[in-house]
Amino acid sequence: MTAATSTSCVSLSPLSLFKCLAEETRLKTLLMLCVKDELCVCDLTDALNLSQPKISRHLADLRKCGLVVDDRRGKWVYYRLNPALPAWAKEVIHLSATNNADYISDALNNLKCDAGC
Amino acid sequence: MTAATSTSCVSLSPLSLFKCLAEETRLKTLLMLCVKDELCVCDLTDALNLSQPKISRHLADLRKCGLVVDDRRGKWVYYRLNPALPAWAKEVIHLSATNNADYISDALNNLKCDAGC
DNA sequence: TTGACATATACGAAAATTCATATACGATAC
DNA sequence: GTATCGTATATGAATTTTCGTATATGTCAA
Repeated sequence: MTAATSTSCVSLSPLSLFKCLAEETRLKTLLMLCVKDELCVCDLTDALNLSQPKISRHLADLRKCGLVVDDRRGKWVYYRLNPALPAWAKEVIHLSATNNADYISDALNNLKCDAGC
Repeated sequence: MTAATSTSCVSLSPLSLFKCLAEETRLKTLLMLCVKDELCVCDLTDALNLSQPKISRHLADLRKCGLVVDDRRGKWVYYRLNPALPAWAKEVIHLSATNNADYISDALNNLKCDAGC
């Protein structure tokens, strides 16, 4: 068991997971976090070219379901996939990201390079 | 490459897949088909205790997205997972079924035993 | 052909989701 | 303190999804 998968303790119904994944902004956000590890709100507004309240609202949805965790550092709030997700949920997200690289490639290209490129 | 995974030729966006999985009736139907291989409409109305038009409407959605295929035999129409689904999509469905057995256990128990129990 | 049965679709109403806009909150700089 | 910047939330409107009901289609048996 690796450190990255050691703390799976969030309860998550399959229906909740898939409802979160069933909207373009949330899906792209999750797939990007799967690739980029950590992104702040302004990274996402740039990458997806969407309004700040729209991004924020969807991030709140993801937070409420336990899919992501936030970390405020100064004025910025950074988001990442919740490491405590059940393994099967992580696998679902990872499979989707790996096998649909073109679905998020434009967004990834729009990231400013200080976002960990 | 096994026979079961040999013909992956359906195009399926991750968003379409997750929209299909984001509703209870469709999700349970897909997870049951992952376990049971083949079920007819009346099996599903019994198992999920839902009206026939409701089941039929959701099956039509799944058909339109290419997630399931139908096979009429006499008066009955049998549904199964589309064997031509991309491998990653099959894995997503399979992972979800395997790791959430309790989510469909009641429905499976409601199946009449001539449905392949 | 008629009737019975299994399944599919049409239609409008109800419910849920999403959105733009305005505004509130939290942190830093001055 | 005040101003500014990054982020969060509230509100009501617009859109999308879901549903119950009625009805249509397809198959078989008599």
